[in-house]
Amino acid sequence: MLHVAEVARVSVATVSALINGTATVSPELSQRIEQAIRDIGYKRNAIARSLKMGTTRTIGLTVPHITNPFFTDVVSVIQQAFDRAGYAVMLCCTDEDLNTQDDQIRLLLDRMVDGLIVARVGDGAILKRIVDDANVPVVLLDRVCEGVDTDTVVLDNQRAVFDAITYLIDLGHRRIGYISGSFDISPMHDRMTGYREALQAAGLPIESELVRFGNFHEVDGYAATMQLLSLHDRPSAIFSANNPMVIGTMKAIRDIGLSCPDDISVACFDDFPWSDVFQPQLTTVAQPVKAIGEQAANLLLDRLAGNRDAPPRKLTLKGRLMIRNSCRPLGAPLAAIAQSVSA
Amino acid sequence: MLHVAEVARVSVATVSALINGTATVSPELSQRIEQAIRDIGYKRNAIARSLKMGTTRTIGLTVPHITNPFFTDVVSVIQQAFDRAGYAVMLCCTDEDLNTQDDQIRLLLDRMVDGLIVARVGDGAILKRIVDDANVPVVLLDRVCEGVDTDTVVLDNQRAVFDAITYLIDLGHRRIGYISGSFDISPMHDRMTGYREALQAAGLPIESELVRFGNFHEVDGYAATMQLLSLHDRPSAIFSANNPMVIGTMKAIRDIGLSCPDDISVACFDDFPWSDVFQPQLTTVAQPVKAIGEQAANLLLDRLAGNRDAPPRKLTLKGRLMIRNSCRPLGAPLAAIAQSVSA
DNA sequence: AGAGGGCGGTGAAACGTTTCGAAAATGATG
DNA sequence: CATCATTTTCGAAACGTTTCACCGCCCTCT
Repeated sequence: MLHVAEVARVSVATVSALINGTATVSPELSQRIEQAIRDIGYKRNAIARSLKMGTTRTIGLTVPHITNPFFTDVVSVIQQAFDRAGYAVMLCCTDEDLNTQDDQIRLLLDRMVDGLIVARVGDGAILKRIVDDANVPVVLLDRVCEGVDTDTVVLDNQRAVFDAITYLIDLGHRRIGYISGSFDISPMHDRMTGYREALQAAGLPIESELVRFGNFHEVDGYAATMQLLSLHDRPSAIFSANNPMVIGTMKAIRDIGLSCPDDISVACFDDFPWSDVFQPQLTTVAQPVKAIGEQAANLLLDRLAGNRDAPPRKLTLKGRLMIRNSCRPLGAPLAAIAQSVSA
Repeated sequence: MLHVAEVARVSVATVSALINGTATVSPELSQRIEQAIRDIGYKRNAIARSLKMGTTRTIGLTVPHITNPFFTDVVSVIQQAFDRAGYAVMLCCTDEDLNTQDDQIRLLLDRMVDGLIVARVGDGAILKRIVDDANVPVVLLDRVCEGVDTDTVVLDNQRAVFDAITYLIDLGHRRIGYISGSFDISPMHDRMTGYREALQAAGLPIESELVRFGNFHEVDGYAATMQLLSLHDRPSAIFSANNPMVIGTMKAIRDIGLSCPDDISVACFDDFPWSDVFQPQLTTVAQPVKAIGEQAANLLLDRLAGNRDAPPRKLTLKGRLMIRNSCRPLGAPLAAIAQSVSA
């Protein structure tokens, strides 16, 4: 910029004024400056600008796993929204690890991100402290966080699982296995509540042997399913509370020599683009990923636009049960399944 | 930092020296400074540091689509590698759009990223110019780029498709449909070459009616497949050159009332984690995503570590044909398929 | 003609670091 | 005890912007 100013024979202040349009500069000087900028190939240094302005036009986004299609989709939408608004996005994957998450958030704050979208993991206390210190707006994604009073976008997990389990019960299932993720994040808690309440509403007992926990990965779903299937009185249906784990469930069913839905029905949380084309077509709870991402982005963009001290807003979106053919009516003849599902 | 210096009754230079370990500072002062840092809760401002040092410890990563599982996996690996090395990653999705890509790369360079990993789209000329100006190391991912002479990690696409098509031919297929992505990126070019060469090697004609183009998305695969299936002499097998498009292929097959592999065989590029558990189990060309991501990260980290003027390195990795049950031997009885695939 | 008001332009301070040369303190040596 | 060498500390100048107070200038109005 100094160089441009010299070539155009003006002061740096004038160059800055022209570039930012913060003051009117005469046609002659404007032309000289623009020419100089072209000649030199000058590009404004965003770092210096950030230092002076105290804003980086960059936000931080942390998710547990980027390979989980749910987060992939949400990240994609968020990325697009901020792209449109002229922001860059720094992406971090915490791998469901608390320390990693803290490190990454600190890293982001050191770099003066203007805002943060966090699908938090673990206890919220540390997150709260980190975020209170740095004075940046934070939007919580997918997971609420006790004690951190800030904008939040979540699903009505309890209701969604309630509906799914009720559907299984209506099909005649009485022993329904449930595979949960670790319990320290709110969705897993709420989903479990939905499971229990659906059973209770139907007057069915809650049997702890039918509930297994895993750490969100395929292998965990595999192990949990193996345990469920080796019970003396094995469940007739399994619900997996997360999306990568259901792959493990299907593998376990295959490896043990059973077939879905003939021998065992399966449903799960989170929808896949390919769910309705490969067999069995999984019955799933679809999250409105587009809306979730857009709402999260909007909440943060609104704060960034200056609306700092509005009270925290919490958006709860609804899931949708996508009924396909991976769950069969219990007791009904097998042929009935094909009929009950219309392509 | 000024504040810390005041509280500890030393100069900022000393504080800086202690923090960075660039000079020895006496035990007493060290202790006073550390105490002050703790009391104040001081965190070094990475932006100011970047401005002075000319390095941000941040890299830019642009991919066409984050929802494509191949890129998702690669991004994940790259992210982890740079995380370990203490770098932040700015992620951009170009959506296969040339202008978007250019804007984003400029955005990244303005922000003084230390390096760039790019799965480029479109013509390389603009990319080359942008990158030559800014003097940052660039690694090309997945796609080579004529005229841009820099580190590159790609797959041997030609060979991979050659093997896959040859496999189909060996099964007895003679009319093999091929669905390509847009031709302006190298992998699509090379994959097509693999297709042609496999046909030629088998003495089969190359019929242009069997080749369709799409823009990488599911809908494109759907449309292309519809066209292929409505040919008067329809192909007995279809190969899809990219991963989201094969979903469209399967949907088209379903909607038209056919079945895979009974009526038509399908194979595609890129593997899915669920490929071997849902039916039909897709025969795919698996890319070594982990190796690709790691190699790209290593190449860039090596440059960042100072190895600037080593000649450009080009790494070509091998794909692996994952034979499952979505392709059936032509003419053989259907029952043979199940046997030929061992779980 | 003098006063007041816009407008266009500028110099210099600030943002929070790092770094370099110099100054101060310490220790060793004759 | 003076001198020199070595270690520790510090002041101040950068890095590339933005911004604010100020300064001319020209125009318009009494």
